[in-house]
Amino acid sequence: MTEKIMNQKEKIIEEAKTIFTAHIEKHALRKTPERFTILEEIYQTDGHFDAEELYVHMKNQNYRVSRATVYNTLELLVNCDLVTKHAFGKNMAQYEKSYGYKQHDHLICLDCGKVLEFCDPRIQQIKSTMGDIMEFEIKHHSLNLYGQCKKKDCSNK
Amino acid sequence: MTEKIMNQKEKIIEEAKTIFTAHIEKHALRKTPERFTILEEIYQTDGHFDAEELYVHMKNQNYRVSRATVYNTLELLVNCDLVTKHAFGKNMAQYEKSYGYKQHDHLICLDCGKVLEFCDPRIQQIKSTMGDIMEFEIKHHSLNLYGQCKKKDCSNK
DNA sequence: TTGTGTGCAAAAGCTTTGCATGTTG
DNA sequence: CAACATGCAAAGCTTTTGCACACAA
Repeated sequence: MTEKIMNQKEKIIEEAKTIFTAHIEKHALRKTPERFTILEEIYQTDGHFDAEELYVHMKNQNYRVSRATVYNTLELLVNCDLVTKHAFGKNMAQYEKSYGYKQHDHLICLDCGKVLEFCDPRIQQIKSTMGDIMEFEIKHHSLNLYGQCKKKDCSNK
Repeated sequence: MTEKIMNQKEKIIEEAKTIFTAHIEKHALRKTPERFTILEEIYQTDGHFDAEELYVHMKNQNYRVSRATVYNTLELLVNCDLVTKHAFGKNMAQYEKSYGYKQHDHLICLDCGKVLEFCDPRIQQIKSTMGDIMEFEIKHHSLNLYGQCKKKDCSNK
């Protein structure tokens, strides 16, 4: 069972690497070990993270990387849609892997800052309608709902 | 005609001041001239702006204000829903007045960075549905569509 | 008068850049 | 071997904070 999940994750990682390689070749960039290591780190982990967390996480595993390379690589990964960049709060961008993961939006708790995910097909309809009306080719979107959890077990910071 | 528009704008400003005054009194804050001057500046102007633009704009008119007060006051205005805070790009928060102005979302051009506004009632339905399902009391939302203008007059940066 | 709010400048926090070195193609 | 990528640290930018003074209440 766990084995199957691992295999599934490994498979996703391999496919992500293929996509990344294609992007690198298409743009005549270099296949450096750092870039692929960072991609792997991101896809080994679940959930949202920021650049500093990724940097520290890699440092803790004794990888030799710099913040500059982390930021550089994150931008490349965002460009080829392997990673999504969010701005839930005001400062500090948050990222998450996006290949092999269903489309979703976010619900942010105003009390504890927790980020939940949800899906609603109507967002696709809005994108389609607005793209037509405004004569835009919509590439992506960002929908965040902010509110307070009604359950009493919310940490309420 | 212009006169009527001016009167309309003046009326909105007066109402906004009333709301701000109520908020200040409720929270036992002080009615400083700076706070009301900033509110007025914001409501005299249309469109989106960032903190620095507002600061420079006020400096150019020889108002004696500091960045600290601009940020402080913007936060107060966001708290009483007179101003909305956005994060269209990665850095630098953008603001816009929100009283007396219809609810709307944003369409951002990936080529020139222009921000357009649109309305779609389905977003209200999504908020309502998701609030129920996730047991959240949704306070507000942020929906941004990112895309490229199909018209050829787009500045395309 | 009493303490909150302000201006100013310095500090803080996230991200980018410059430079010398290392490595890919 | 030529150009691009990296590591490191310094710089850049937006936002926050500390301090002394000003001024609402």
